[in-house]
Amino acid sequence: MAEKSLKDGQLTRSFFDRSVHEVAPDLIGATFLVCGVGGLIVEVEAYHYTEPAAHSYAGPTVRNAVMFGPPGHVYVYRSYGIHRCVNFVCEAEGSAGAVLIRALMPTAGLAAMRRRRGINDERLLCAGPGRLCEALAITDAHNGAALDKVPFRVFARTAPVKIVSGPRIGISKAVDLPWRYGWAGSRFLSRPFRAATKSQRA
DNA sequence: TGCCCGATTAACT
DNA sequence: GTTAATCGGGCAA
Repeated sequence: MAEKSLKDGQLTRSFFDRSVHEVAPDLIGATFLVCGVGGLIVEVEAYHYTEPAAHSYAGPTVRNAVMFGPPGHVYVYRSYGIHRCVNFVCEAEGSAGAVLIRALMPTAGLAAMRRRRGINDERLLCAGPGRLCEALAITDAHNGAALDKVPFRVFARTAPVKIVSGPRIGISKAVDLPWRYGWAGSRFLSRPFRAATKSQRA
């Protein structure tokens, strides 16, 4: 990871000014905090405007405008009219790429997350994009905010991590692209990755 | 304008 | 295994 993409361990804009395919795996093991509440990123998915599963595929709209803006900002959207999902915008302005944050290992502000989620099970606090946003109190008001400014803090991982990849979840287009990345063996994943040692299905 | 669908989740049978 | 909750975008009319 380039030195200049860090400041006091926090990721700066240049970290996100790269392809989603470089940024996505580099985010596994990074720390994501909102008002000091959050944890280690264990699962993400990459989306790019050249591919039909991305919100930006059909061009800019009011909802996805942030994806077409500068990198290092958050794109928050409403899913199924109910939940919210948070993405980190990547690449050069106008390229409309983003990394969906799908799951965290909770490390900070456990009490606040349990209160917001209404459950005690640590494993389920942030295991899914909608659950994660509820636990971290991410709302539509955060859409377009910069990741290097309050209330956000993102720190680079401090130790090597074993990363696995596979098909993205919950989409019907471009289902074969292996653009989902995860922390191998983590119990905080929204869903397990298929074991690489098992026999592959044709 | 109306209809269908979706980067989801929780509560069902 | 199935389904409801709930709303913006895309497309047909």
